[in-house]
Amino acid sequence: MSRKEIVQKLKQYGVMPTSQRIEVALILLARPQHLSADQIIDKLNSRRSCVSKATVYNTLKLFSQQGLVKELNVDSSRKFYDSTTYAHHHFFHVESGKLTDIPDSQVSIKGLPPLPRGTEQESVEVLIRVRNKRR
Amino acid sequence: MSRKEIVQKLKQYGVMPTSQRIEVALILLARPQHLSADQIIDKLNSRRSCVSKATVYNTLKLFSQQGLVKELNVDSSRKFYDSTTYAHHHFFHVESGKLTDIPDSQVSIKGLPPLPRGTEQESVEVLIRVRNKRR
DNA sequence: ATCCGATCTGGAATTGGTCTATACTCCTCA
DNA sequence: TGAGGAGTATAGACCAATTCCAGATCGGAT
Repeated sequence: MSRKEIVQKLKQYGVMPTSQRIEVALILLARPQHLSADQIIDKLNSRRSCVSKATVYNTLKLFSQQGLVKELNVDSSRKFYDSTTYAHHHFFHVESGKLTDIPDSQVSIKGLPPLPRGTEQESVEVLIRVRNKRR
Repeated sequence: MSRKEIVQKLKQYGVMPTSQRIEVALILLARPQHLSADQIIDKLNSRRSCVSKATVYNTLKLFSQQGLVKELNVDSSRKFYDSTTYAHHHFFHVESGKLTDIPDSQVSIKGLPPLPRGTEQESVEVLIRVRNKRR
């Protein structure tokens, strides 16, 4: 995704495209992936574009509030940010901590009870924990 | 659940029933519920049975490794321990942080792709985030 | 009683994330 | 051209949940 497209996309989601935000977006939106704040900071450093830790956290929070990325709470030790925002599900490899997407398209969930009174649904996520087959 | 039944259950799951572990189990296994380590520590203190923080954490880790309780990673700021261990799902109220069980019995999930090569399934969880209806 | 491995403990350390106060940027208007 | 201001960025202090550590304790076997 080119710098120009990134700027376009930020604006489209109501995010003012500052140079730091563009740097973060260039990394996270490069392709469908799941990154933690920490991994993003590492990648920023390794390409010598220095953005402070606080700004990275602020930016990721802003992006997910604006719906530009999706925040995942899979492993309670840290958050992951998913560049794929349309509904989908995940495999979570518990040993490696790796996430894999499951497209929502064919998945159907039946027999769910009604939502608790007075609430509305925000999201439905299916998480399948997997581990290496042992023999 | 009586002290005797608790001791029985700990043994059954391969956990040596020490007095601290019994204290923790008495609280968590009292009924179907979701408690954080912190909430358990509070309850221990309020009944004047003092168990050190480190022991509570160790005990909860041991219990979930042994399958006596289920660890939930819903809110990435802390873990919850679920006294209900058979397969089931959850509503998570994002504003209050409250969890509600959804029995697995009528829920069916169709159209999931095969597991990643060389892995076996550990669990399938459906998490439905809800918020107060706004008007 | 004595020993030994398992367990417990308080406190220090670690970690992911947030807060705060200051500084910078860039736009606007005179 | 430059003063004012809103919105951002930054370093570093701070915080809460959890883990680590090294010494103290416990409980069963001899």
